[in-house]
Formats: sequence, C-alpha cells, structure tokens
Amino acid sequence: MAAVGELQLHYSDMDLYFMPHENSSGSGYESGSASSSFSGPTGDGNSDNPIPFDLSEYFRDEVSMHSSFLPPPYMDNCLFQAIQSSDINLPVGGSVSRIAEMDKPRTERIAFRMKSVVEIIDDGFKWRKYGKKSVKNSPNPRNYYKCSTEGCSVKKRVEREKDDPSYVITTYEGIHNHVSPSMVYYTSHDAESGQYYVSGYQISPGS
DNA sequence: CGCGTTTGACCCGCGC
DNA sequence: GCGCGGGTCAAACGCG
Repeated sequence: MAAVGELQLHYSDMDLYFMPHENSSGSGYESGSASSSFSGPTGDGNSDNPIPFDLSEYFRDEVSMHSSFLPPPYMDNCLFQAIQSSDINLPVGGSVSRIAEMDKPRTERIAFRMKSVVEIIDDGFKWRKYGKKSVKNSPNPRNYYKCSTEGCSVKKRVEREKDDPSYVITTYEGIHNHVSPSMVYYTSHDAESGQYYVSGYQISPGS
C-alpha cells in the first residue's frame, strides 16, 4: 500500500461531484448534470496539518473548499460522516448553499475528480477489484471495486477522464458500515461552537 | 496454497 | 422484441 504522501496528487485540482440517484435520468457528471462541484483553493495546501472544520458547515455555506487539499482518506471519511449524520440532500442542479434546505438524502454516491498520475489511491479502505469495462465514447476503461470488508457493500468506480486523461474520476457508492481498517482518526471539541471535528488522522502501524 | 486480478460471459434496464 | 451499454459474476490465472 502506497502512503498518501507518495502519490503525486494535486489536491488544488480536485473537484467533488454529488451524484444523482440511480433512478434519475442522465449519467451524472458525464452529461454535465451533476449538481454541485467546487474546486479547491489555490493556497499552499499543507496536507500535513489538516485544517479542522465541520463539513456540514461547508455544505451550508458556500465557502472555499478547504478539504480540497486534504488527503483523500481524511476528506473521504468526513464526507461519509457528513452524509450519514445529517439531513444533507444531494440534489441534481442544486447549489451547495441550498443543500441544507433539501429533503432526506436520496443517494450515497460521491464522485471525486482529481489530477493524479495513479488511479489507485490508498484511501484507507481495502478494495477488491471485480470488474473492468470499456465505456462508450471513452478510450479509457472503467474499473470496479468492492470494499473487501465482510458485510460492507460499498463500491467504487475508477476511470480516467476522456477529455483529459491526467484526471482520475473516482465514484464511491454506499457508506462504509465500519471504520477504515488502516486509519486512526482523532477528534477534537470546539468549546465555542460545541461541535466535534476530526483534527487529524494517522495510518495505523498494523497496516 | 491462499488471495487478489483478469477477462469473457452473463444479466438487466432502457430506448427504438 | 431486439440491440446496446453498463454493471456483475466467476473461472482461470498469477503472484507471493
């Protein structure tokens, strides 16, 4: 397993897409119907010291996406937690600032688009590849992975963007029913707001 | 030998 | 009903 720090990722080039539910029309980000996407800031991006934040606030307030320069495992976890623990909806055509006004979540699908020289990113979870398909209108194949943890049915798809192969699109579907087997997360409490947030993480020695 | 990957076959939904 | 495309299955294969 490659450590995150070894990957040549450009977090400032990362976009997030909230995918429509499978029963909605269109094909998500490919057709341009994805709802919310926002690029990260172009700051110095110190991924060694993740900035504490409550992701749900980022959904409510249309602000710069600090998590864009955080390592995928950290952001990944926060996104799943945010979706799992709040009333965030992931609408088609909705803006980020309106998300909190929406109904219950209808989807558990998130797509990451990031500039990367590698397709397989160590996000702390253990994945088993179960399929590979060439997709229409794209020279690049799409790879299918399942979380290999027993009882967890989270899937992810990985493919390179057809227009710019330097970008990798990773789509997560489902929510892990377990913690990352290789990551240890630390939480802190903000006395002023009364909220807890993830203040850091560490790859566990056993992984 | 066990585990993960590969890859062709199969299934299913959708549009015509 | 048929063809197409996306997603999944599972046997074969490779590697440590």
